[in-house]
Amino acid sequence: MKKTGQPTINDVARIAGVSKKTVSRVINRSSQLNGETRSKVEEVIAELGYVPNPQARALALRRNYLIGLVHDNPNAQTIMNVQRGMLEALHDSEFEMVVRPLSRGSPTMLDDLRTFLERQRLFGVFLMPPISENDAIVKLCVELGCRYVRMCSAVLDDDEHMVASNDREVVREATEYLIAQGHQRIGLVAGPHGFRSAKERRQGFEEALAAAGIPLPRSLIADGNYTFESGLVAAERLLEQTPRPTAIFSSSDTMAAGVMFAARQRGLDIPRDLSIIGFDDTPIASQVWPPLTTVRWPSVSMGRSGALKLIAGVDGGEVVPEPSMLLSTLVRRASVGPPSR
Amino acid sequence: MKKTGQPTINDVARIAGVSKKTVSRVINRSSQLNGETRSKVEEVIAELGYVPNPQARALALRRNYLIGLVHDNPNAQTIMNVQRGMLEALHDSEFEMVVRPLSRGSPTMLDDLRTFLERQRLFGVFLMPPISENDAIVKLCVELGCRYVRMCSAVLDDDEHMVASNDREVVREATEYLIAQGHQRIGLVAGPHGFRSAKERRQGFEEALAAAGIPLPRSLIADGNYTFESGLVAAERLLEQTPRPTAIFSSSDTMAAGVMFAARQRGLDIPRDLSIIGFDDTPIASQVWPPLTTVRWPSVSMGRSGALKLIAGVDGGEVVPEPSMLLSTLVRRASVGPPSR
DNA sequence: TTGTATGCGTTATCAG
DNA sequence: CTGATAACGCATACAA
Repeated sequence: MKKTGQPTINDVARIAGVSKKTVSRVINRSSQLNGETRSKVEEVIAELGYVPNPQARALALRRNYLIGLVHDNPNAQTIMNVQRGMLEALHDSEFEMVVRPLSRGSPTMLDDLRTFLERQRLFGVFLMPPISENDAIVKLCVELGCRYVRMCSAVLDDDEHMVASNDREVVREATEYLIAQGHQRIGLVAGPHGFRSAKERRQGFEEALAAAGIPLPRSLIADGNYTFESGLVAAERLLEQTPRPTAIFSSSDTMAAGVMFAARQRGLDIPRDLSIIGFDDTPIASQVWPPLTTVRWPSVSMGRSGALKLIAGVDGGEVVPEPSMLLSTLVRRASVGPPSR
Repeated sequence: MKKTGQPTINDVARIAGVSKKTVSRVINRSSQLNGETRSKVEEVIAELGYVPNPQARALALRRNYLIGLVHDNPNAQTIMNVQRGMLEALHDSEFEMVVRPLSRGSPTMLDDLRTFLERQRLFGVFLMPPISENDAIVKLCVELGCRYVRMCSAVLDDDEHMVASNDREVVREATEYLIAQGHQRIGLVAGPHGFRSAKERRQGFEEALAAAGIPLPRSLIADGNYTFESGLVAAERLLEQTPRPTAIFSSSDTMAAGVMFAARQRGLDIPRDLSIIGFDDTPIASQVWPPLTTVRWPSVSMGRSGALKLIAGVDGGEVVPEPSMLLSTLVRRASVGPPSR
């Protein structure tokens, strides 16, 4: 007698006239099965609308059908994008997504994650930067037998464990665009220390200037931490110099918004007095005035691709390899123009 | 012999020299327990670092220690805020958060949710608007024995099942502020039909104008759907009129950004030519130029409070009642001034 | 107050 | 290829 509305594997077995194990084999696509038996069972399964109980499965397999999104990311919009991509990928699967914020400042971070992974027995985790750059965390995943995919701004792992973007190249391209417009004094608002993305973007910036033979005094580089306020402060430092930079590349859109804010406060017109390029293409980029020229970072695709990597080959289905390198592109809007001086 | 590193209830029972059931009673804070036995067991539990296995528990209880965040919300930032609040509340608990987007347009929405709830056996769900306003969904939760809390812009349920904000009142206050500045032609960018928030905010707006004896021609109300583009289009409709409105209340910040954009395109200065008030206090509000006067919607607190309601009294702990009504407040920044004409 | 037997729905083992 | 039986780890009746 069933108490819940759900049919169980026993119901299927009974009605199909086979054992539980046989039903289990059908579900898990065991290769050693009589075709006739299989189709009979499949028929009953379809008829009953039977679906295996995730809780029981989790207990028996010691592994949950849950994909974790682990992050300690300053950018809410990026988290949402990744989340959306992952959810798209997981939508037609038997997996659910659980979100787990971590604070990389905390000394208990690693223990927190260990406890989480050990207890929840996650099937896999998607690691967002900068956590994805932490080798101790990756090691922990390996130790606990938890699949993982790292989201990163450079090649940090093999294809199976990574979705990366070409930050350095695209920033070089963006900077070249600025140079092509005639800019010679170009400032950089860099990302926070310890973030690989910050490093890559900075290197792309430096490479472009070096290739064009444009000097880059230390005074034209201001540190930020991807927040609006940090962009504002950095821009103030950059803009109080004489001569002023005629263009600024900001390593994130949010900071670029801060740069625009600072420029306005000084009565500077964009792009006449100052050209600006950001990075991310978050909604704010197209919603500020003037619309911000920026780099479109494929965060949604990275989430989707990463989640697909995580669950690849679970259902015995064939594994279609997901791309490990997603390309960013320069989006030209209105915040860049030739220098007026 | 243990295969995994985790100690089980059997280990605790064996070492403490009691039965599994006794350990189970200690864990679940059964009142009928010898104090001595209890402390002995608790000692062993602490020593072993034992924590009950969620998967086994889920199977036995037919209920998972998972809290769902169910949404179909156009505003990514609000989702993040709610998520953050919920995560804060769940942080010290044994619950995890799983995110589940739904598309209210889809005919299978209800079935999707049913399947999700039946299969995952969620402990409870937090329903974001506009899904939270759907009675069929609430009914489904009740039917499936899944706790729920609705996030809403008006009193839609009893305290136990709701976290609400006082949208109407605060919008009335915001509009009065506009009136106090001397504005007489005030436009409204309304939210989408079918959203209770849109209705409440509109009513607050209308009440303030009516109380001040200011007429509100239909032409001063433009429909939006909470997106930037819709705000832009709505503002164009409003601003092409003669005489132009000298102020606009926008039912969301994102739309307000669209209004600002439209104003700029027409060469209008804010707030000299046009005053604007938004709603939400999303990051963009303080990052645009000029900073947007807006209503601070306590979305983080609503998420936190809602999650706490959901897990209230689980551990046998005393239930500290969470507030069901969170107040929004007007944040005065630079996008409002007296009319220049 | 405590213990024993049994169920929860699956998968794994090892026979047949 | 298939099936009986034993895990998986915890909770609930029902005894003691």
